[in-house]
Amino acid sequence: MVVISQTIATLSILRRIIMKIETPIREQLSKTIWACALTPQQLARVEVEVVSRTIAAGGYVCRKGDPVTHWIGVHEGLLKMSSVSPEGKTVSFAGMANGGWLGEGSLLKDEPRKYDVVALRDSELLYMPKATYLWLLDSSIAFNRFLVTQLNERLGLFISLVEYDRMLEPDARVARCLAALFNPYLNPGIGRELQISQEEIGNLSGASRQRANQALQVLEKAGLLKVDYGSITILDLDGLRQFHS
DNA sequence: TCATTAAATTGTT
DNA sequence: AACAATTTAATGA
Repeated sequence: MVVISQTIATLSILRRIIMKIETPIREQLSKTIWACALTPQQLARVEVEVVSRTIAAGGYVCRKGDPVTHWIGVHEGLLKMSSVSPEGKTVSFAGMANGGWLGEGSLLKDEPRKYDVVALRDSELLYMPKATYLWLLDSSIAFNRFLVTQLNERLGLFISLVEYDRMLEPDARVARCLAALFNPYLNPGIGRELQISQEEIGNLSGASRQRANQALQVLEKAGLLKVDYGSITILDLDGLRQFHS
C-alpha cells in the first residue's frame, strides 16, 4: 500500500515536471492580462511564436538604436529602462517586473529603440515577434484595448515626471520609480511586496545605494511603504505617486 | 534541531 | 568608497 502511494506521488511529481517543460510558454503567458482575453485560436498561435530567453544580471536586453524586432515581456525578473543624456549622464525612467511588457511604442512606429534596457537581476523574458504583435493588433479588439490602457498608463507616468520635474530630488525620484514599478497595469505580476535590495532600488532610480537607503527611510516614516531585510512592501501607492518634499 | 560559518544586505560616516 | 552591524542561507553534528 505504502509503495503504491509513493509511486503515485512520484508519478504526479514527474508529470508536473514534464508539463512544465512542455508548456512553459502557456504558463508564462497566463500571468499577463492580455493573454487571458484572447480566443483559444489566437492564444495557440501566440504560444507557438513566442520564445523565452534568460538574461543574466547586468546584461543588456536591448540598446538604444537597436532595430525593434520583438515585443518583450518579463516573466520573472527585474529590468531597468534608461537612457543616456547628451552630457553622458544615465537617466532611468522606469522599472519593469513580472508580467510587464515593453517596447510597444517603437514597434508601432517602426523606429529603433529609444532607450536601453538592462536586467538588474537574472531575468526570464518572453519575446513576441513583431509579425505576431501586428497580427494581434489587427485581429483582437481585446488586445487593442489592453494596449490603449498600457500606453495611457505610461503616458500618465511621463506626464507626472514633467509636471513636477523631480528628476533632481532623490527622495521623490525613488518614490516615483517605485510607484511606477508597482503600477498594477504595467507590471501585473507584481504584488504588494517585492524582494529587492536597496542596491537594486538605487540602481533603478539612478541614485547611489546610500541615497536610496535614506530615501527609503524617509518614505517609511511617511507611512508610504515598509522596509524589511531584502524586501519592501508598498502601503500607499497613490501617496508614492504624489510624494514630494 | 541546533550551532557555526559564510554571504548578502543594511546603516552610517 | 569604506566600515561595522545585522539578517539570511548553508552546512554539518
